[in-house]
Amino acid sequence: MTISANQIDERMRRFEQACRSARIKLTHQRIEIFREVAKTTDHPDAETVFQRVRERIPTVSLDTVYRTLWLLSDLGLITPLGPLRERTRFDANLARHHHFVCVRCGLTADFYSDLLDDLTLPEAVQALGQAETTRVEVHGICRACAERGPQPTHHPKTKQSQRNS
Amino acid sequence: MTISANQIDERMRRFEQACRSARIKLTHQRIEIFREVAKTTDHPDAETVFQRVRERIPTVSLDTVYRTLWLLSDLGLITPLGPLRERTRFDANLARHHHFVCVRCGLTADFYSDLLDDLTLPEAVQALGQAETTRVEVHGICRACAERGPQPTHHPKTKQSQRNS
DNA sequence: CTATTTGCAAATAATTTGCAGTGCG
DNA sequence: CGCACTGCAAATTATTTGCAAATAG
Repeated sequence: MTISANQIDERMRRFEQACRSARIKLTHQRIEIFREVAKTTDHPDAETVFQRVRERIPTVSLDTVYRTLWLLSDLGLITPLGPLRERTRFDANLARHHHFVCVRCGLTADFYSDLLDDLTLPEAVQALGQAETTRVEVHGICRACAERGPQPTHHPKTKQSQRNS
Repeated sequence: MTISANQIDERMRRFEQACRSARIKLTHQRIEIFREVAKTTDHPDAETVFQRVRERIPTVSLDTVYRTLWLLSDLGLITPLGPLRERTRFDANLARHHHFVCVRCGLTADFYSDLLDDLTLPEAVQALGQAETTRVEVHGICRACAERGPQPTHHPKTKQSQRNS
């Protein structure tokens, strides 16, 4: 919660602009849902946004929150973190390594780099807590998906495909 | 799937050793479940491990796979990736930044670093795919949790606590 | 006015748990 | 041979969807 009022206003303006460009309706709930995410630095999940928006719009429903969050992320106004519709995966590679994750199919490949193993973190991190492990996550399109040609990075819908093996 | 037989054997030995030290029973299903993860580089999820183990032990149940995977991760033999029992979070910070994630409470804080914004990736990454974004993920214990004193990093159990705000 | 969007309730999907029988050490 | 471990089925939790009513432009 360290966002200045100006910063929030700027984000709100960008949001309204983006909705108009996309010819998407500026509803009360969309405005408040976006404001709730734009307001904080704490990366709330859908349930948390729901609880907070509810204080101002007691009738919002959780599914509207979900729909709106994914819409906002399609518009490029917010970024989903973590469980990108993925299940937990398990890694038996105990050696120090980093990951390349395909944003389209979920393929997660290890790669190694002495350089990246030994990064210097800014002092700001010290203030946050005691760092234990540092890993570089590279997101992109894997070879196989690139060959399959351009495809929409569809979100919701059905089960996440498993492009491993 | 580029693990040498030797490498797998070594992992299996380490696994058996760890189970004995922890005085945990070396059951048929545990052995095969661990082997399945140790065998590949593709970071399978629980369902995938289940399907593969099933071919050799047709009676294993999915819940045993889940239980075993978390057990193995408690023993430090495998590492869970991605959705660490977390829900998807949303981030309205469109500026380039990195994350500090508390492994205990899930707090996810942004931090900035020009140095980290401009990392040089090894050539190996080129072979994997087209990199789009690169982010550094620092995992550790946040200030608040550190003050709360040492606590077991319990996994299963109840709902993930939300140490944000 | 009219196509979008919402809220509701019910459907899916992923994961966890209680319990009685089974097998490792 | 006893207690840890398993399989089953049922419970939970997170998220998505179909549909009729509400509403922004």
